[in-house]
Formats: sequence, structure tokens, C-alpha cells
Amino acid sequence: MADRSRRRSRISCPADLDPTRLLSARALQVVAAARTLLERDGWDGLTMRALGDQLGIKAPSLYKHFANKDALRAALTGVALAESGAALHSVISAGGGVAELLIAYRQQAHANPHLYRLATTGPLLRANLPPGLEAWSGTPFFLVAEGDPHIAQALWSTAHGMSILELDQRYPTGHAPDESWQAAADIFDTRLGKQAARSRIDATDLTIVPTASP
Amino acid sequence: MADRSRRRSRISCPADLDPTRLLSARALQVVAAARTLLERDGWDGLTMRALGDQLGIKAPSLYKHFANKDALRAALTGVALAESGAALHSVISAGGGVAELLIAYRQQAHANPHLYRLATTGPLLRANLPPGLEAWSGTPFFLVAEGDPHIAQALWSTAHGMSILELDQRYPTGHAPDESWQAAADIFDTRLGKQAARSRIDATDLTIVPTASP
DNA sequence: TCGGTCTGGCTAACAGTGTTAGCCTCGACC
DNA sequence: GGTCGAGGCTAACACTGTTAGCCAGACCGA
Repeated sequence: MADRSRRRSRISCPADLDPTRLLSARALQVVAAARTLLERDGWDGLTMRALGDQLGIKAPSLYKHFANKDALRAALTGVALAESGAALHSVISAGGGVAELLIAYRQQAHANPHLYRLATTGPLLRANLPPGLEAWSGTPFFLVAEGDPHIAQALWSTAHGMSILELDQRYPTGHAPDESWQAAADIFDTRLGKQAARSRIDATDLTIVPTASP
Repeated sequence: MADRSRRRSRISCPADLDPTRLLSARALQVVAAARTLLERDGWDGLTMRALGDQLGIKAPSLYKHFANKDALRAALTGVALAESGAALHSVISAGGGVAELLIAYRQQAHANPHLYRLATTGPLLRANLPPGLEAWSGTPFFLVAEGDPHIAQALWSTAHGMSILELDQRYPTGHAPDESWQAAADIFDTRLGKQAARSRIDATDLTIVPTASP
């Protein structure tokens, strides 16, 4: 941990969990365009006709690649889980603790706000996801909790709650969320027997992670 | 705290924060019907035409009472904040701590799942809410955190994260959320210097709180 | 080279959504 | 009695996801 550089070996999703594995080349283009539009206009702004326009195609043609809009949503959700999972696994394999895990989680949410919202809001469309992907993307929380699944779930819930409330601007103005993230990290670190958190959480961390492009 | 009975004086929303204060009698009926439909069919199932049917009215007539569907949503959100806030304030005024607060919060979410989702998901329509209601409904978290706003926000985020993930069935099957709630309560109680939580959290608590009927 | 099949595009159309415009009727009030 | 607003109505619009049916071209085996 002597090296302060943020460079670390990127872990990526195991091949058999890759949500894009069964998609045709054209379907991949659809997902990429959908992601761009989603991040620009939100899920409601992402209409089938707008998506068709983006691809130089009419809306009904999209149904040659995805059964319906929910299937497209499931694909996007899969991408989000894979990317987020990869980022979190990288943290753990680099020896990171609670604070580093929270930082990475928060980064992921901020780098793709609409995608994060889409992937975490409402019921999960498990039928259209590679089995195991959901669990894999969440295991870093269980690893950092040193085997206690309930602490893991509480920590995960905290990370999600803070992320989504922050994205939706639910925090009353005046209290910077940075210190709230820090407080959360400290609280869980204390419980896990560590000597306070070793990493400071600050907003500058939030802008440096580019989204992996397909 | 010698009395184990759950009866306590119900605190209600201050009159000037009452979200229904400015609504006409007919508008109140609309909100009530909307709430029934919302809890039955969800927000997407709550169409203006369905709501009209429920009231023996055609959809366009609803616009005599609410400018648009978002205004109706704001009214429902206000009701949710007022009820949730009342429940949480009651806990505090009865001397409750972190565990009791989490129990009450969870109860509120479970008793009105769709309403909870509606009120907490996406950006808050602050323009259509009584100013101060949002803050009032959240103050119990700040009270229980003994003046530390960042612990308060972390606790609030945890409560929301666990509630919404539970409602959306995001927890991997196998680990009962009850113990995760308990773990969260313990962790924050420890941080606040208490001797572990005094209340046990269990699922039987979740069914006993009826929704206040209008 | 012919014929078949699959891929991926197209147009037309449908039901359902929120919403607006314009009309009408009833009751209260001066 | 005349005025006016509250609150209902119908017709219609733009937009949504989605389906049916058609068609051009690529590929492939006989």
C-alpha cells in the first residue's frame, strides 16, 4: 500500500457471466447506443423511436434484436452489474477495505448516474440475466465483511442508500455528503475491528473514473 | 421503558406542514382514491382513466383538481412524508433509540410499499410540498444521532437502502433481512456509545401498524 | 445457377398514455 | 333574474410500446 497511485490491475467480469456474451454484433451496437441515450435523457427519454433514430433505423426494427424494452433494460442492467462488480473486485484484490470499497461504489454510481438508477431501482429482471452475475457483483461486500453476511448486507444497503439519495439530490442542502460517506466508512470499520478508516473520502475521487467503453 | 406495550402517544404532523391543508374536499377524495389504487396497482397502474373510474368520473375532470399527474404525485409524497415523520417522531418522544427508529421506519415502508417507493424514488418535487415538511420528517434521525449530522445521514441512508432493497426483493434469498437490520442497529448503536441495542428486530413487528386512514 | 431460408430492414396500424380545448349544467350570490 | 365559478363532459392530439405483414439481400446446398 506504499504506492499512492490509483493504478491497479483491473479485474473484469468472468467470461461465463458476461452479460453481452450471447448478443450479436448488431445487438451490441443497440446496447451501446441505448446506453448513450440513457445517460443523456434518462430511461423515460430513451424511447424506442429515439433509439432507432440514433442507429439510423426505425423503431420496429429494434424488435429484431430485443424482444421488448424490458429485455433491453435487462441487458443494460447486466452491463452495469458487470462493470460495478469489476470495479469492486479490483478494490478487494488490491487489499482495499471498507473505505476504498465505498469510494469505488460511489464512483461507479456517479460516473453513470442513469445507468446506476436503472440497474438498482425496481425489481431485478433476473430471468434475463446470466445466473451468478448478480451474486458475483455483490461478493466484494461479503469479502470485506469478513464472513458476516449481515454486516455485508447492511454495508451494501448503506452504500446504495447513500448513492441513490445523493444522485436524486435528496440530501438537504448544507451538509456535504462527503463527510457522511466518511462517517459511514468509519462506523463500519470500527465494527470490523479496524483502526478507523485509512482512506479519506472526498469529491475529487468522483470524477476520475471513466466508463469502460465497449 | 418498563412498559412493554407498544401503545404510545401518536404525534402528528404540525398543522402548517400538513400536505393536505390547502386541498379542497373533492381533491382529498381524489388523493384517497389515488392512494388506494397506487397501493393496489403501483404507480404505472395508477392511470388517470383508472383513477377517474374509481371516482365515477372521466379522466379529464381530474385536471380540475390537480394540474397534472406530477401534482398528484407530490400530494401523495406529502402524505407519505407526514405519516412517516409522525411515526418516527413518536418513537423519539417515547425515548426510543436507533433500533426503535429503524423498526418504525421499516414498518412504515412495509405498510405502504408502493407509497414508500413513490415518495423516496427519483427527485423530490419540492415545489409542490409544504416547505419544512421534508426537513421535519427527517429530524428524528438527527435527534437520535445526538447532533452529528453525518451519522444522522448515514443512518437515514442505511434505513432507506435496506427498506428499498427489501421492498424490491433485491436481497439474495437465504439470508433473512431481519438479522441485517439488527446488525445495522447494533453498528450505529455502538458508534453512538450505547451498550448494544435494547430492542430485538423481528418480522412480527412489521404487520401491526395499520395505515392511518383519511 | 436455381431455389430456399434467414437476417434485418420497412410501413401501417393498434391500444393505451397524459393532456388540452371547448362546451354545458348546476348552484351560490348580489 | 343575471352572473359566475365549480366541476363535470366529449373529442381530440401527440406520443408511447408493440405487432403484423411485406420485402430486399446474403448465404448456402443441390
